[in-house]
Amino acid sequence: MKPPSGKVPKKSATKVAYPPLASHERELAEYFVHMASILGIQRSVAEIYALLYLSAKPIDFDTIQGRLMMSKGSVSQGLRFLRSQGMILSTKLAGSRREHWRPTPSLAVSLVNLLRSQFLPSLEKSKPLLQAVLQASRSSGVSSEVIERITRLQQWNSRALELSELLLPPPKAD
Amino acid sequence: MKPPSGKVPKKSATKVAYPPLASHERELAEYFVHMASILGIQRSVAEIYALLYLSAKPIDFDTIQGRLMMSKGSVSQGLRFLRSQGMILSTKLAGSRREHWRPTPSLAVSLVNLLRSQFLPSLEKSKPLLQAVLQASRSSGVSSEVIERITRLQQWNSRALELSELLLPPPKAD
DNA sequence: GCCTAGGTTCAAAAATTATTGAAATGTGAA
DNA sequence: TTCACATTTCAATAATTTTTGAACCTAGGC
Repeated sequence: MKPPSGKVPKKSATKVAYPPLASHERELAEYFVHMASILGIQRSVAEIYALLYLSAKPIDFDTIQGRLMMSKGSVSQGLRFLRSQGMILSTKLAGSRREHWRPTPSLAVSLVNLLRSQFLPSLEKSKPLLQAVLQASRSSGVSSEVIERITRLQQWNSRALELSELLLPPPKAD
Repeated sequence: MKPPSGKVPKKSATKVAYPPLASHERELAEYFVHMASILGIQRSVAEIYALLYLSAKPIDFDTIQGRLMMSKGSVSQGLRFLRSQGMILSTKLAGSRREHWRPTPSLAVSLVNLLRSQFLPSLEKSKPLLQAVLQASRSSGVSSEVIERITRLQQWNSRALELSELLLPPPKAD
């Protein structure tokens, strides 16, 4: 469970035993997994983020893989996603090209990025689609009540789009 | 495409041909499917709702099944879900126990119900979980920076919970 | 009180989505 | 320039989710 006393040897044999998750780590991972699943974000991604979130020090690729017992492919994909959402940052320690990852300081910004990237594309794609549906409905003698329903839908979509765009320009800082 | 002029025969042969979806119906279905998938709601449910949404008249079980070319099981489950979310209402026409379905008048209420039912349980489940994580972290010498992160997370969770509960008591009417 | 139209259930099959890991890539230290 | 380390890629596989449909209920018309 504990690393050997003193310094952890840097160049030990190829197989290093990584400590399994502590209970608080497992539980926080469950929390993130749970929340993430609502937004359609996969388990492995949430687990990686949880691990970084609970670590005072940035963590490298192999440690993530080892502690989460996850394939290289999943770690790579997971880090890519988190990076693309601006949710993690890397530092390169001197004299090695290995990257070390930590969560970006502002959870708020991360969340907004996440929400935006999940919803905005749908809202945007829908704008012309709804327009077309309305058009088609008008020309094909659909009852006025239904026309009204579609119009209401369109209004909702527009409003949601406006709201998203209001949150859009991420001020880059916390 | 069109029903035979005059009244539709009520007791025709067991196999009735239902008209396939018109293009505006297919497109609106795509819209709902798209939005629903963000919230983890399944395709068949979204398709049923779209069909009802575009119909001036309430629609019965068999017509839904026929027009969407969907199994009985899926129609039954889909209607159950929509019912449970208060998103559809039924009317029973006199002299038949067949139910006819239409969307509830307020899309707004439906959406709020939907969001609430997706998010609230997670937020509630998380409250004690986060508390426990914090507890465990405190007692197991985790760095103060990480403790702070967890605390921030807890605050977010609480705020989200409050916000949800603010929207909670559904006033039943529009 | 029957009996069947109208609908539900749920185990199995199909479809979809996530994960794995061996091979490919490309990069920075020596 | 070289080459081994660090990471990415992606086809194959595993896991999960959704759909199907035949068997099963059951309320209500007769």
